[in-house]
Amino acid sequence: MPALPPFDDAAPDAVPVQAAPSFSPLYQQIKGLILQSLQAGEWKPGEAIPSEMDLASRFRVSQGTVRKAIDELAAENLVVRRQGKGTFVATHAEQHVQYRFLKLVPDSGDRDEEGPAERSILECRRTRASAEVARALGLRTSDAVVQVRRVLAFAGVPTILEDIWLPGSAFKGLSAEQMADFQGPTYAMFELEFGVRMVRAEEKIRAVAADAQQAQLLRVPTGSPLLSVERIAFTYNDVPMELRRGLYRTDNRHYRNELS
Amino acid sequence: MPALPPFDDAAPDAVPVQAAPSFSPLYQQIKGLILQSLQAGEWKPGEAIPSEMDLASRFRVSQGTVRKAIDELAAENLVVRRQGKGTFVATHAEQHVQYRFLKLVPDSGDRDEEGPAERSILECRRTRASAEVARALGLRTSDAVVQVRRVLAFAGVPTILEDIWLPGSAFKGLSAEQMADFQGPTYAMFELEFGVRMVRAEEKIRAVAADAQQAQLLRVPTGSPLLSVERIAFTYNDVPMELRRGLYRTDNRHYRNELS
DNA sequence: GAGTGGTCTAGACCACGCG
DNA sequence: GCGTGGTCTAGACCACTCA
Repeated sequence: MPALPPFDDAAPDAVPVQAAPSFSPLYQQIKGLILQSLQAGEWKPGEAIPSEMDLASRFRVSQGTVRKAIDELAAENLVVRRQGKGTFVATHAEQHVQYRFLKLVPDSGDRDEEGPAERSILECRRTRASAEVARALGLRTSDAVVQVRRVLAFAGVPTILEDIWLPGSAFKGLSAEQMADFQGPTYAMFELEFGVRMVRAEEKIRAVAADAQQAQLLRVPTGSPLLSVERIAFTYNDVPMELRRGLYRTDNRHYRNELS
Repeated sequence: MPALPPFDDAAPDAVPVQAAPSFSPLYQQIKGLILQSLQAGEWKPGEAIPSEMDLASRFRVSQGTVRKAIDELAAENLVVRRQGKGTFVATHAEQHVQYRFLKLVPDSGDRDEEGPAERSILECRRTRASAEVARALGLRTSDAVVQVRRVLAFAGVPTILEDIWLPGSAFKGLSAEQMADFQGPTYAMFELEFGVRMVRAEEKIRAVAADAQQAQLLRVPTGSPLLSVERIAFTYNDVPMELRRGLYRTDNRHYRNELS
């Protein structure tokens, strides 16, 4: 049968398992190829990707091999399977878990049925990357960045004060109006307006004391303990695309984490 | 062939896919059976479980079905696969990732090569569960519990102040000496001495201000911001077996989390 | 009823660890 | 060289969705 042994790079004539220089299992190579298509935007967020059988014949491998590749993509939340319907490119919009990356929940009642957060954009301007921001985003110092400062409130209570830094090259034209008016998660807006899809993030969490300005914006006494959450969010290929520093009030909410 | 269709509960005579009252895929039933054996202590932490072929013939299913069951157990960290050697019951000891559940890392240098934490046991006594502790541990108010208070220091710097509550029934005879002298993670000691294996945990994280006593124990000024980490750890079947309240200094360390 | 993902099998071969 | 987990295939059937 035409199926390639895992080492074979030079497929005879069909769509080859190409450009896989180093050894890896076939399904990993297939996964890489699907990843390339995702990254290239061949299928948009929310759309279905080709069926397993389609991909199997496209890549000249068995369905089981494609399945294992997709299994891993699904485990990484890059793709969502729906039995009977197909496999879909994951998106921060329409994902029944809104706010996939926000782990701050009300103390009573895990679900957020209190409606979406109210956003106040305090600042949205183009500036130059500090050394620290440049390092986090993989830029050069004084490269262009967009900086946003905002407050999120729940039921009228200001709860989160955030500073966001984005690479200027990828977010040309981002405006305060866009940040304020878009319905749904900010990351969904980034997908729709800028084609930037956040796929993974790392957070560093600390306890800090509110300074005078922070305290005023969050309407707490100066010196109140706040949760400091520094997040770097990545697109495909572990390319950092956002640095975010959040200060969370945790008097009526907590950061919820699962360990296993 | 003898393989059972997924609905068939009444295996003819071999080791049956028994006691699987409601419908579920075969591999889920197999997973459940393996889980029962793990829970019953049929194989001890660190030991190898039977090979996939063994289990396949024991349960009268194909190797692939056993494989999928074990895949899920491995994904849940209940079991560790090692190619060429076998599949082993996960353990908190000898796990190259010491402190699997402790996410506090030094700001510079992710790895803990500073050696293990120095433990000071401040208190270790049997007492009665408060309403709150009882609720967290699924006990009745005033059931027996063991309470431990300790400080963990790194390189001489007191960093973590913890209160731990354990069900008295499962931890009879736990002593301050045991808590202090055991080499390795506390959870490894729980495995060895009490046969209790923590498998999963949930944490609620807040920023709080140190009160006078806490400040003294951690050698920080009163009112300093500290990270409050409340953890409930579970054994098999989501049975809660530990409540732990930690206060972390985050002046030179941070709580590291990965989102995806 | 056609199409999709989900389960299950049986058999082949590969990579690894160890005696 | 044997036994283990890891990969890959081919084909069958099941469960779900939707026209």
